[in-house]
Amino acid sequence: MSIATVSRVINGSDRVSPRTRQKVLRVIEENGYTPNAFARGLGLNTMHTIGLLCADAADPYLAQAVNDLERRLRQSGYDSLLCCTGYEQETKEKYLSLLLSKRVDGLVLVGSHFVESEEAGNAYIRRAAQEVPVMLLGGALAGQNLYAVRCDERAAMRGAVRRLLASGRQNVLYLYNSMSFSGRNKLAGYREGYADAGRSAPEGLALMLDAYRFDVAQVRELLARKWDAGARFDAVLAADDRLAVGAAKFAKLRGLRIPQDLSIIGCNNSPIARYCDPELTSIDNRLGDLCAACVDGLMAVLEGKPCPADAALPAALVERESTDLPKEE
Amino acid sequence: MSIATVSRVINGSDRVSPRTRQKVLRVIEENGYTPNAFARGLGLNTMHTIGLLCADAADPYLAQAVNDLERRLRQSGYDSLLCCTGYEQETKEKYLSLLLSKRVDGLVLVGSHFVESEEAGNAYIRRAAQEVPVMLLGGALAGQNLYAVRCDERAAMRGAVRRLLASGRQNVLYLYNSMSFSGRNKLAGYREGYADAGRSAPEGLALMLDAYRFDVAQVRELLARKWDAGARFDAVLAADDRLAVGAAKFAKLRGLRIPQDLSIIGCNNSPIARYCDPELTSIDNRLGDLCAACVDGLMAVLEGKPCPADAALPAALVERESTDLPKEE
DNA sequence: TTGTATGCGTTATCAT
DNA sequence: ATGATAACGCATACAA
Repeated sequence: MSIATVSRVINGSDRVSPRTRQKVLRVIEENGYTPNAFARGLGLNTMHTIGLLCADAADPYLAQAVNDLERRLRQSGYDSLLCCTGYEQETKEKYLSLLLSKRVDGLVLVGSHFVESEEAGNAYIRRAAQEVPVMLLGGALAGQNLYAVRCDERAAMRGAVRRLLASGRQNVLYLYNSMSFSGRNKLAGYREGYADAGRSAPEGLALMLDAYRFDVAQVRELLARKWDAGARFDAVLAADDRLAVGAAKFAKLRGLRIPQDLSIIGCNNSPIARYCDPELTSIDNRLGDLCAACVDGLMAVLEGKPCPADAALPAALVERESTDLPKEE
Repeated sequence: MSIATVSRVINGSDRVSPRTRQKVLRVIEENGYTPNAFARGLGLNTMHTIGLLCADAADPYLAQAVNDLERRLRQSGYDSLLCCTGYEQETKEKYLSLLLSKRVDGLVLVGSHFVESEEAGNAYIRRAAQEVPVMLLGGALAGQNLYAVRCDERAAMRGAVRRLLASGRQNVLYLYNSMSFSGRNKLAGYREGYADAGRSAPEGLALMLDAYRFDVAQVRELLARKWDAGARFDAVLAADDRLAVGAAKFAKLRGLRIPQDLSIIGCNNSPIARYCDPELTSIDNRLGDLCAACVDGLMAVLEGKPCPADAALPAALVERESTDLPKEE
């Protein structure tokens, strides 16, 4: 009963007789032996670990993604090394290298906050992709060993605006708080929706809230200020459900009825949409499907199989009480 | 320039001349050398990793804890291996051993769902504590190498009931969905609050929702059924903010005014309390402080310093629009 | 089928 | 201050 035989038993090699296998198994059981993961990692050059980077794991949307990813990865036999980077570029870069130095087998960048609009800001991601496969969940960046899984939020926003306008709404206010990859796309979609109707987006109705972790009260006040300054809008399209909640709070503050006086559409279809009163219509970016595609893709890459470089899934509009849209053809 | 010297430079040993140090540093820089974390782990028998177990990282409360813990641990030089176990005992046990086999330096059990009421169900935690220090965040279990950091929710619930009764409320309905350590304590606190007023908790007004991941609509319907069956209550105390949101939805459904006809108090003081309309009064269990104490305690244990076995912090009641309580002495 | 011996890349111990 | 060398515990190629 040598060390090699034990190793073979543990790794399920078939080059061991049933009798020896039983004997080894028994001894292992009796002594409660557990193989040393570090030694194993050293020899095999992997500990079956994936690095999960996300700006803020307390954000309800990102948290759901992290939860889903972790479960799927574990089912595929991988551990998840979590790293909450925050929104600062420097920190993101630092922590990315840190995870890399821990010899993870792959990286998932959760959320679109990692892809910058200027190419220079993405150099660190490309550098990482030289060492391990990098999956972008919600962002997109073309490059060797870089894979994107995302939702076509641009088309979703475009369609939402189109439907609001078709239902007779005149002025759709757009509310956002981030110019991440996803943020830029959504804003573009908003403008395209207006273009589809032969109009251009109304001046001054695209409002950016300058904070990642904001308070609903902030949003309410922002809209109230705008309203009191004379701006008029009969619909709010928000890049995030929490922003949409703020819009609902604003409506209540100024005595506007939802959806009669003000239609509201949020984005992410998070549980928050149901907590709000009235319940919010929201764009569902099908996070579960995205996570599944992300993990499947990563596993494919790790096994040397092909994986699409940029998978964009269509979104769906989940209609609730904050809109009254006519059926679409 | 031998391998040993390089190691010394990397680990900042002072037994290396400034000249050699510079030379080594330069070569490292030029070749982009990164020490192999596995080999290091094998030699030092640690990779500075803490296992984070939580039932559901998508739960807003747990997500906030995970986010906070990860950041603090990283600041202390530790990586976080996340594991979302779900609520089933068998899975929790399986994943706990899995993390242990990865040779983590310590474990944090996030949330009170890991401590069972029958002692037998906690054997796996004690077993784990024989290998590495185990911190319980939100639960409590006495034992060697076991440390608890939690909030005195029992006293908080008791105080909340007392204040509701003192304000003239007659029948406080208690809404919960878990008999975890925390759940049991909260329920006991509810009963004690009634006892303080010389009454016993009204029959049939402690309602358990039999689901971890529930829908606000479920809560609304549960209360509506109860109400329609003749049950009367003028206050709802909920073990979770989401349950409280359901109570608010119920009030709207049956035309009850908040707080005049129905006072509502939630628990966890999560962002959800602000999303709700009206904004919810909620018990703040000071999660940030708990996480800080948890990480500080764990670091202390790992450094061989003393750490309290059971730290219970007081909660605070954050009053918002869903209650109208008189000032307390 | 089983055992022996080597390598994985560090850190630490001991010489020099 | 620096270099040589032995662990660390596993997997694996090779020998038997």
